[in-house]
Amino acid sequence: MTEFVGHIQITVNEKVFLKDPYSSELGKKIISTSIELIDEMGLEHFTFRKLAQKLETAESSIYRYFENKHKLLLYLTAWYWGFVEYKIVFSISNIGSAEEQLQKAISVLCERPDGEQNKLGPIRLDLLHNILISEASKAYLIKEVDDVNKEGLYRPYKRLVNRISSIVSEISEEYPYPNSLISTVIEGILHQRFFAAHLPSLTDIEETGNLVDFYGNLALSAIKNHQA
Amino acid sequence: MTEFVGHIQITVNEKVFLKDPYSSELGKKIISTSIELIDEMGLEHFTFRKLAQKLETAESSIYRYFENKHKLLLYLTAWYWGFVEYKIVFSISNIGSAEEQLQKAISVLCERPDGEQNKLGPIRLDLLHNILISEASKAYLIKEVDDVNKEGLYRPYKRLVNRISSIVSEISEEYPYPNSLISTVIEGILHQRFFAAHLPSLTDIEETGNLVDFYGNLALSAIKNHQA
DNA sequence: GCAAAATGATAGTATTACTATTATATTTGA
DNA sequence: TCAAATATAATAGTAATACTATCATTTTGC
Repeated sequence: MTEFVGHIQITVNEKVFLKDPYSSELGKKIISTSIELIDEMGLEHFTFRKLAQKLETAESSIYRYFENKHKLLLYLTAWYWGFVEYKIVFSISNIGSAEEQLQKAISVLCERPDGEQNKLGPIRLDLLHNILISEASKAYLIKEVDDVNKEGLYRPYKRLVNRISSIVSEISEEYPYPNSLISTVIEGILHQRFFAAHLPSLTDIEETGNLVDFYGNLALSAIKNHQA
Repeated sequence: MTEFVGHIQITVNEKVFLKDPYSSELGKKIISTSIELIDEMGLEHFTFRKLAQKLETAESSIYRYFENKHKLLLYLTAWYWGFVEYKIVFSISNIGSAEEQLQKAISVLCERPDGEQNKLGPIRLDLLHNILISEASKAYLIKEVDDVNKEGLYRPYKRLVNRISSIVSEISEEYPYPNSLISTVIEGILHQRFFAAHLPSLTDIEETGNLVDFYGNLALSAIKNHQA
C-alpha cells in the first residue's frame, strides 16, 4: 500500500479561524503543537495558555488565530475529513464497480497513518488520527451545534458521508438508509478503535484488517439484504 | 406497547457517588434537577453552582454527593444502562428464538420514553434519554478513561453490550464480531437520533420505526452474511 | 528605510471547579 | 425527650480557565 506524498493542500472554511494558520510560521506551529498537546493530554486538559507556554509565545497571539479551542478542534476535524475525502476520491478514481468502490472507501476510512514520519506540512497524521478517535464527536455534541452547522463548519464531514452514501445508492437504489449506514460506519470505525485501546470487552477488533472486514461486511450485507 | 410501571430500583456502583443520592430528599433533587439542567443547557454549560442556585442550596452540599460533574454524568449513564438492561431482560424473558430476542432487544434500545409523565422516582426518562443522546460518549471519551474503567464504572454498559452479544453468538457461533456489532448498534442508535435532530443530512431516520428497521436489518444481515 | 502588520508582554475580568470553616438545622437512638 | 450525631447552609477563599484590552516591540513588504 503506497502512501502518496504529493503536495496537496487541504483547505478549511475560513469561518473556523480568525487568521489562516497556514499564513505564518506561528500559525503552523499552533497547528502542529496543538495536535501534539491535545493528543498528549486530551482536549479537556488542553488550554491556550499551555499551548502558548510550549510555543514560548503569548496567549493573546493564539487568540488572534482561533476564537477558542472548540474552533481549533473544528479546524482539525474539518481538515481531517477533507483529507480523508481526498484520499478516497483519489483511491476509487479508476475503480469500476460501485461495490468495489465502497469496499475501497471503507478500507481507506479504516487506514491508520503509520509512525512519526507521516507528516503533511505541520500536521502529524498519526497524532491527528488519535485526536479524531478521542475527540471528533465533541465537535458536534454541543449545545451550539445548530449555530456551528449554520456557519457550514460541518460541511467536510457531511460531504464525505454524502459522497459515500451515493456509492451505496448506486449499488442499490432501493436501500432506504444510505446516509445512516455510512455515518454509522464512519463513527463506528473511530469508536471501535477507542474501545480496542481502552474498553476491549466492547469490541472484537484487534487490528485494521478486522475493522475493514467487519464494516465491509456490515455495509454490503445490509445493502443487499434489506427487505421492507 | 405497555410500559411497565413496577417499583423497580436500579442500583448504581457506590464508587460513582460520595453519598447515595437516593438516601435523602436533597440527593433526589440533585438527580432530578441536574437531569433538567443538563438537558436544558448541555453538559458543558452545566455547573454545580447553577444547580445549587436552582435548588436554593449551597454548592458544598452538592459536592457531598458527587465529586464532580463527570461523576454525576457517570451516575446518570450507569443508571440508564442498568434500566435499559432491565427492560431488555424483562422483555425477552419469554421469547424463544435467539433471532427474535435480538430483534426485541434492538427495538427496546430504540424506544424513546414519551412525555413528562414518564418518571421513575426522581428521574424523568425522556430527559435522561436526551442526555444520553448528547452526552453519553463524554462519559468515556476522556483521558482518565482507564482509571474510571478500573473502578468498574462502565460495567453496566459493558454488561448490556455483552448480554446482547451473547444473543448474537447464539444466532451464529461463527460470527466473529458480536461485541463490535452490538456496540456499533447501541452507539449508532444514539448518534442517529442526534443527527436526525441537528444534522439531518447525515441520516435517513425520521422516527423510531426507521431506527428499529435500520439497525434490525443491519445486525441480522451482518450475522447471516458473514464470510471470512 | 518607512508604514503597516504581526507578535509579545502585561494586566485584568468573570467564571469554573473546587476546599475549608463554621453556624444552624434535623434526625436518631439511649 | 433530650443530647449527640449528622446533614445542610452560608460564607469565604484558591487556583485555574477562558477570555479581552492595551501598548510596546519586532518583522515584513514596498
